[in-house]
Amino acid sequence: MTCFTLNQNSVQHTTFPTIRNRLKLPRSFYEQPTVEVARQLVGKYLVRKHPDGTTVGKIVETEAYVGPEDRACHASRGRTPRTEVMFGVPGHAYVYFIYGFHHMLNIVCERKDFPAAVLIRAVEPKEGIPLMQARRRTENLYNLANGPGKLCEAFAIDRSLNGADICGDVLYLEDHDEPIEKIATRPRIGVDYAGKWKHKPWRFLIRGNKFVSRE
DNA sequence: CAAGAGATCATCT
DNA sequence: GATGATCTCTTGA
Repeated sequence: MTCFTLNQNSVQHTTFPTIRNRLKLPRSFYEQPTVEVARQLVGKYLVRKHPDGTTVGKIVETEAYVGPEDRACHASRGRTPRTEVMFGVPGHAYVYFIYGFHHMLNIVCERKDFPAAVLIRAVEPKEGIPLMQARRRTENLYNLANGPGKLCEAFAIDRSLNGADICGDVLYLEDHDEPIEKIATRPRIGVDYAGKWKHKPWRFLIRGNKFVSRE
């Protein structure tokens, strides 16, 4: 009589890779409180379609900028042509140019007429890495998108995308149905001028991840 | 490796 | 006219 046994090795060899759903985040996702969106965006995927190719990265670091009271939020200095997008419908991109060099990518959140957005600070490159390397003029995977200016360069994001629908087909976010990661909170970076608001723990990152801008 | 300077321009005063 | 949700390179320990 033949006896079939199942040991650990045979189990490994017959296990299929997990198939995970890829769900484009709907507008309702961005209609939550901004701090909540910032926390939940960590671990989601940023997808950028471009004539030169598609780039994809897993978000590993975000920051929340919340409303007219938040002195670190651009909109705390009023409704101007620049901040207009933040007052608009959630789920749109707020892209601005700063320091004469860099673009920053934000997602408008919460509700119309309440100016708030989440800054995408760093992603872990997943697809289109050669394209990112060419745009960034470096091979180093850890230096492609570990900062808000760097990721905009790697993903070819500039002011032409300001106001773009983040629920469209050019620039959007996906949930890949992966296990939840350990998220840490930190004060936001570069907002020392913001008084008591600079202490808010509104930066979110994957603890120990090597693609964050800093721990 | 920490600290500092320089790059450079849209935006608001 | 000043400044900024940054990055890179240089300097010096």
